Parts: sequence; C-alpha cells; structure tokens
Amino acid sequence: MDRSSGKRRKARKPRPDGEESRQRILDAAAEIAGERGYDGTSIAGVSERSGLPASSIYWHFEDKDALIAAVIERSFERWLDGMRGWLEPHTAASPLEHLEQGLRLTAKALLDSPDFLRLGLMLALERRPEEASARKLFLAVRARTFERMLASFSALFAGRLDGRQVRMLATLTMAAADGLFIARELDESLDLAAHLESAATGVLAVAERLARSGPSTRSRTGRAE
Amino acid sequence: MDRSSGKRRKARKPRPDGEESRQRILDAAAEIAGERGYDGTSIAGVSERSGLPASSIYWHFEDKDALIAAVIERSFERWLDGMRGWLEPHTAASPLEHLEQGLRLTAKALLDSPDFLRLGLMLALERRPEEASARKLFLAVRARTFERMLASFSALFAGRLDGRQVRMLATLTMAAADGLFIARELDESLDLAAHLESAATGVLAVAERLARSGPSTRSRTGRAE
DNA sequence: ATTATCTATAGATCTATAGATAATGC
DNA sequence: ATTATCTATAGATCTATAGATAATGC
Repeated sequence: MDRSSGKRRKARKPRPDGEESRQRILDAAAEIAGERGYDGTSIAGVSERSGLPASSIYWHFEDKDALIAAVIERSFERWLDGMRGWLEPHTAASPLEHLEQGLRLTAKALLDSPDFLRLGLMLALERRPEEASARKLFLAVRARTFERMLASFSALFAGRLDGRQVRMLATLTMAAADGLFIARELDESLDLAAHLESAATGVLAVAERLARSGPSTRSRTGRAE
Repeated sequence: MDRSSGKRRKARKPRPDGEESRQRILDAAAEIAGERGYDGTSIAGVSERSGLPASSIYWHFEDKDALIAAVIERSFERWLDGMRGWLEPHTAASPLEHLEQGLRLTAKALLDSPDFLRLGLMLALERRPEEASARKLFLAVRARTFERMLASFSALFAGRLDGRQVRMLATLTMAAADGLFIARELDESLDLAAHLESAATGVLAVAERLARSGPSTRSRTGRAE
C-alpha cells in the first residue's frame, strides 16, 4: 500500500493533489497527536479533521505508526529549518557568540514549531514495548542535537574542561531547554527567550566553576561513549 | 458505584480484601499509565495485570478518569512522604541549607517514585479537552510545590530580589528538575543528584547576578499573580 | 496504466454495566 | 445486610482492508 517510502518509485509524475492530501493528513495528525499523544490519535479522528477517508490515510501511510513517525519527521525538518545557520559550520565569530546564537534560534524554533518537542517529549516519556519507530526517530534526532551541543561546548572550553564535564554542561543545557519548554506550555505568558538566556548564564557559571576546580572532580556522572 | 470518594461511608467496617484489591488495581494502573499514558491505559490491561475483572475496577472507581486521577493522587502522597521534612516549616538552620536539603530530597524522591512525575508530565503535555481531572490534580499539586519554592527563595534573597526575579529563579529550578528527570528517564546511568546539584549552583549564580543588577532589569517575564 | 479517493465493512478492542454469586460484618 | 467478585455482554470505537470508481499521465 504505502508508496511514501519511495522504494520503487515509478518514473511517472504523481498527481498534484496527492502530495497536498498527504500534507493535510499530516497537518491533522500533528494537531491531534500534539493534543492527545500516540494512543489518543485515532485514524477516525485524523480522517475527520483532514476531510479524507481512512482508506486514503492508509494509501499514503503504511500504518498508524508510520503516520506518527512521518509527523515527527516533518516537524523535525521544519525545526531544522529554524535552526539552520546555527548548525552550518562557523557562521559566528567566536564560540561564545555561536552558543548565544544557538540559544536565540532555539527559543524561536520552540515558539514557531512546538509540535516537534511536545510530541517528541510525550513519546520519550512513554515506554511502550512495540510501535517504537516514531519514538526512535525522535531520540535519534535528539542525540544528534546533543552531539552538536557537545562540539560547541568543547570548542568554547577547549583545554579547560574534560569530556565528562563538557557532557554535563550539554546535559544541563538540554535539560533547561526541555524544562523551560514545558513551563511555557503550561503558562503561555512565560517569556521563553528571557528564561533561556538566564539559564545560559547559569550554565556558563557552572562551567567556570568546573574549570576552576580542575578535571574529574567527582564520581562519574554519565556513561562513557 | 464508586464508594471511594467516601461520601456517605457506612459505619460498618469494610472487608479487608477490598482495600488490598484497590491497591493492586492502582499498582497495575500506575505501571501501565507510566508506560503508555492516559489513552494507552485500558481497563482490560489493568484487569489483566491486576488479576481482577473489569467489573471490580468499576466497583472501586467511578470510571477510567477517576482511576487515573487516583493513581496520580496516590503517587503524589508517596512523593510527599519523600519530601516530608522539607515541607515542614523550619527544620533546617539557614535558608541556604533549607534549599540544599530540598534538592537532596527531590533527587531521592524522583528516583524512588518516578511514576508521579513521569505520568504527570505526560498528562501535562497533553491538552485533551475532556477528561482532565487527573491532569488538573497534577497541575494543582505542581503549583503548590512551586509556591513552596517561591517562599524558600524569597527567604533566601529577602530584600535583594523582587518578586518577579524570585519567580524566575523558581521557574528555572523547576525547569531544571523536570528537564533532568527526563534526561535520566532516557539514560538511567545519569547521576541525577550530581546534575541537580550543578543546576542549583547555576541557579544561585543567576540569583547573584540578578541581585547585583538591581530590581526590574528587563521586560516582564511572567504573569502577575 | 497509474494515482488517488470513495463506500462499506470485517474483526479486534475498549468502556461500562447487568445480574448472579460469594464472603464478611453485625 | 453490606461488601466485593464473578461471568457475560451491550454498544461504541478503532485499525485496517476490499473493491469500486474517479482523475490524471503518457
């Protein structure tokens, strides 16, 4: 059924309304999944909100799991668009400016396309045995982002902090972003950019303190890679 | 059906196995809800895992919503047990020690009974229109904890920070706790206590910076109460 | 000929209840 | 008499598919 994976795509051009319908289905699924999570997203609901029958959904997507994974994938691409400029190598003058720029872009991306992180965190907190492809996709994407942050902190504190300490800084930064995102979801009047900026101040203060106290201050805090 | 709300409880003593069954149902529901969220928790699943028929579940709880709310309520009580000592007024010598003690207890409580925050965050991220009683309960409990933190920070920085600044500190602290909890859920080798302690260092650094720069430094960051 | 949508429905699962039966309290 | 469990099932909803039909590409 599913021809979205592009395996043996025919040379022939598809009908123009097909892609539009696919997007309408993804829009509806993203809305509902963002409201109600994985199990709360029913095919009937997506069908109703998109205006297309259930069988059309199954024509475009293999099954419900693939549909949710596609929602994550698309929202991640939009998210990446928002973060472009930071991820491209060396558009900022100094490592510190690079981090600050990353922060501003993160705040903007979180506000522009919150579906990605909201649904992603919901999937991450769930630990269902089967049907994990959407969750796996989110975790892979998240790991990649973490590696970027690691590289950024490494450049900023080269020679002053060891790998374990840099990893802790990146963990704290990502935790602050996740936590502040949740706070803002629960209170939309919260100024996300200002809070992220304060959090960055705190992370840098932790970094200075770690740098002064030398490498390997306490028992291991994370698994070696 | 539901006699759990204790409205017109008869003078007569209930059978001893009743309460035990109720707890087994709650155990099973907590496990499944922690794995799969609200919609993923089916009565059939709870019935199978608890060993009691569905009708027994409905004898003990009004409906599924009440069951999930009871799960939240019980895990919150256990959580509170872990936090007792911090919440009771003035067991610590200084405000700073009070905060540090709260931090240690938070780490311990998060590790001992993670169900409360895991399920709570899942519910918080969802925004379903109906069936909100479990979610409301979690948010109320969360708000109370936030107020305690606010009082604690107020005492610690009395006269040096205004209400808005104290609120930002509490928001950052709670965000760090939420975010680090998620990080630890995704990587159970993560040393939660050490990371929380580092986060606290960062929050205090932010506080010092705010105190030095005087009150009302930038545009409002939160809604007035 | 291929792409996409439509109607209709099979079969599984889910929430909730009816009504009989067992166990305990007074 | 009340508390609690048991069997059985109604009725709704959910995932997924079958098969007819429409629209477009070549």
